[in-house]
Amino acid sequence: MTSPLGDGLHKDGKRLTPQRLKVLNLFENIGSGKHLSAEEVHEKLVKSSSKVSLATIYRTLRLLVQMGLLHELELSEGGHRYELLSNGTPDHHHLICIRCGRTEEFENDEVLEAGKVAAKVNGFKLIESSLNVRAICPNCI
Amino acid sequence: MTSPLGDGLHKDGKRLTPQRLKVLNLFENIGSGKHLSAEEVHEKLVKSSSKVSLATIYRTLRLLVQMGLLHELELSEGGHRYELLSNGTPDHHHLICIRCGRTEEFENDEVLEAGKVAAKVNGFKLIESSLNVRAICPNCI
DNA sequence: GTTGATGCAAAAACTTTGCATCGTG
DNA sequence: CACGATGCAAAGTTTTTGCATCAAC
Repeated sequence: MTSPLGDGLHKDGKRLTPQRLKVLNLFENIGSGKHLSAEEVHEKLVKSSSKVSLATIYRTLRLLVQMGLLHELELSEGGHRYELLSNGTPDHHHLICIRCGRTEEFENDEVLEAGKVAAKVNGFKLIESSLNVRAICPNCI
Repeated sequence: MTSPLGDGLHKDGKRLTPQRLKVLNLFENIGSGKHLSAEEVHEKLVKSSSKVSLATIYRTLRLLVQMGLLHELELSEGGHRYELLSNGTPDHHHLICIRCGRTEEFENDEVLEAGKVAAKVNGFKLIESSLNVRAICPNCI
C-alpha cells in the first residue's frame, strides 16, 4: 500500500509509522485554515485516544515541515503553530494585528505569482508562499 | 529634544530610557537586513559595553514590535528573530529553504500593494507586509 | 535482523515575572 | 515625587535529547 506520505518518507530512508499518520490525519481532518501548536496536537490526539508522546509530536512536526506538508507559523501566540499545506486548497495569507494578535485570512493570486518568480530566479524549488501583513486592528487603534 | 522613538513612547505614557535607545540604535547601526535574536542583541550590547539585562531586552523587543519599529520574523531558527522596519528602506521579502534555513531577500511592489489592500478592506492600519516564500534551495534538493 | 522511530524522563533553550530600586517626565 | 522601567534571580514555557525498547522495511 502506498500513500503520498509513505512515498515521501521512503525516498529518504524514513519510515511510515502510525504516529506520523495520526499527526498528518489530524491536520487533514481539522481543515487547512487551522493553526495548532505542538501541545494542541498532543491534546487532540490524546482525546481521540490516539496517544502519541509530545516528544514524537515535536519530531514529527519538524519532519512534516521539512517535507513541505505543514507550514510553520509565527503569529506570536507563544510557541510555534502549524497548519496544513494541502495541494488542493489555495495558499492563503495572514493579516495580523501586532497589538492583540487577531488574524484574518485572505487570498491573492498575484502574490503567489511573485513567490513563484522569486523561487525560480534563485534556483529554489517552490513549496508555498504566504504574505504576512502586520497592522493594527480596529479595536487596537 | 524629541526623537521618533521618544514621541511614540510618550504618546502612550511610556518613557524614553537609555536601554530602549540602545536596543533601537543597535538595529539602526547594524542595517535593516539583519535578523537578531534576543540573545544576540544582548551579546552585542554587552560587547559594546552597553550592558542591558536580558529581561529588559525581551521587554524592549516586544515593545518595539508593538510600536511597529521592529518586525518579528518567522524563519524558524530557534526562537524569535527581529529586524528593523525603517521607513526609509523598502519592505523586503524572504525566500526560505525549509531544509537548511538559508534565506534570500527580494523586493516586490505588487506584493506591497496587495498588503495595503488587505489591510484597508479589513479596516486595519497597515504597518508592513512581508512575503515568505518557502522552498528548497539548490543545495538541499 | 537492521536500523530508524518511539516513549519517557531529564536537560536545555527560551521567555516571563515578582520585587526592590532607580530615574524619567 | 509619582509612577513607569530596570536588574536580578527565580519560575514558567517550549523544545530537544539520551537511552532502552519497539517495530517498519
